[in-house]
Amino acid sequence: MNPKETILSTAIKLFGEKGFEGTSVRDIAKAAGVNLAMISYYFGSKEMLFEHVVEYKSSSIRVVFAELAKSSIPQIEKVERIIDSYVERMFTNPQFHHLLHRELSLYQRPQMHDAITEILLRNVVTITGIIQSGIDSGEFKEVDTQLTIATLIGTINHLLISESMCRKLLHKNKDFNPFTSKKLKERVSEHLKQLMRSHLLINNKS
Amino acid sequence: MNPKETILSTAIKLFGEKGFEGTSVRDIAKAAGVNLAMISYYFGSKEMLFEHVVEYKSSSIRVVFAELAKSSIPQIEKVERIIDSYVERMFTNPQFHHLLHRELSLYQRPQMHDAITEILLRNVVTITGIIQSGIDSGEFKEVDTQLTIATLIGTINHLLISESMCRKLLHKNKDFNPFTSKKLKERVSEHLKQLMRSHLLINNKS
DNA sequence: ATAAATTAATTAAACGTTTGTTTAATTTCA
DNA sequence: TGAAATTAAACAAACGTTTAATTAATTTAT
Repeated sequence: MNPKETILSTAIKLFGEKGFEGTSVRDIAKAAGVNLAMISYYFGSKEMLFEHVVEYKSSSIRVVFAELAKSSIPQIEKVERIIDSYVERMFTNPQFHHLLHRELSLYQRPQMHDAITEILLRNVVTITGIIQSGIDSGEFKEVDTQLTIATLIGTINHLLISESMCRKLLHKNKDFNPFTSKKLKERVSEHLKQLMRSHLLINNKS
Repeated sequence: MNPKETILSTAIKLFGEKGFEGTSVRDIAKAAGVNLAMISYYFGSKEMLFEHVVEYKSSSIRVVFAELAKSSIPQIEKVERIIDSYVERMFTNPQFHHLLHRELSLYQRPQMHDAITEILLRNVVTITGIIQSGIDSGEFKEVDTQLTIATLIGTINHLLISESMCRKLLHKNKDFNPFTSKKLKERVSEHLKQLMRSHLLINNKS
């Protein structure tokens, strides 16, 4: 791996763990095993490195649901596939999601804030359309579409905020790593699907 | 208000807005209109001031559900009252919740991390008991209790992460302040109650 | 093909600020 | 008069960034 990539992946890790202000460029240089000046040389500044990190990572985890929305399967199945996709993506990149949500809650760097909002709300229009179609066709109840999306993302997010809090919430011991547990991923998917079936479907037998 | 209290309330505001590392003691002193040295004089250090902030605020927003749990009303009504209480509390102190969740996602100060985990999970045992009672008595379906709690808290939390993101999610303009909107509070309460009735109740007619 | 010239990559050191904290002197108030 | 409160100034350490010098790689010219 070339030094530029090493810096980038080290920065993702450290910004995710310690936050932007909590991570110094010297921390990054040391952990990446490169000279301090290489960061300015390649990225210009700490803030521009941060922007590169967000841009790089967000494009790598991009998922598009446009095709799914157009397909002719029942809307509830579309919702279930979106749940699987979100759970998979967020559990695979917990540190990056820490970074995104922390930056959102700060509002220290307005343009970064807007960029992150865009990343997180990328698929909201599509999902809104799916739920609305379900309502219009009589498949779904007349729920609060926007808050339903908040429930989907918020549930997953809350479990990812902190390893130790997740462990305590689930009454697990220290051997249990929530972020790599395949069982937990499946459990969250199953919970959300069941929740959404009860919440959305008119004739639900569960 | 005496200088000690002024420092404390200013610190809550600034730590909430800019984070711990993002706030300097000079920022706090200047905003509070006191001399820089007063912070060390009253609180010892920046970190001890932070601990005071968390301790002070968390005790002031403490709610105990022990009595509610023991009362003889239907379990679903207990759940609904807890929803109202959580929504009210979190929407009234959005900055403090920013602070708590940001600190949780960082794990920079382990003992602070544990203290915050304790604050956030304070009522989890009680709520777990309520849902479990509902399941045992046949009032509730056999849901995933722990993840149901994650859904409750996570939904509210997701809306509080960022003013601007909440506005975009709800398609509101800049005049709309999510954190002070009475309508949004009621809307979130209503959404969560409806969600929980569908999710929990065996014989739900909605 | 090889030597010279040019560009790119990498380094250690230093820059000026800002950081949290402490000092010692002064003011306030009981 | 004496303890508590408040101040301006200074402290060393850490910060992001820049500099100028050196090494490595690539291009050009012969």
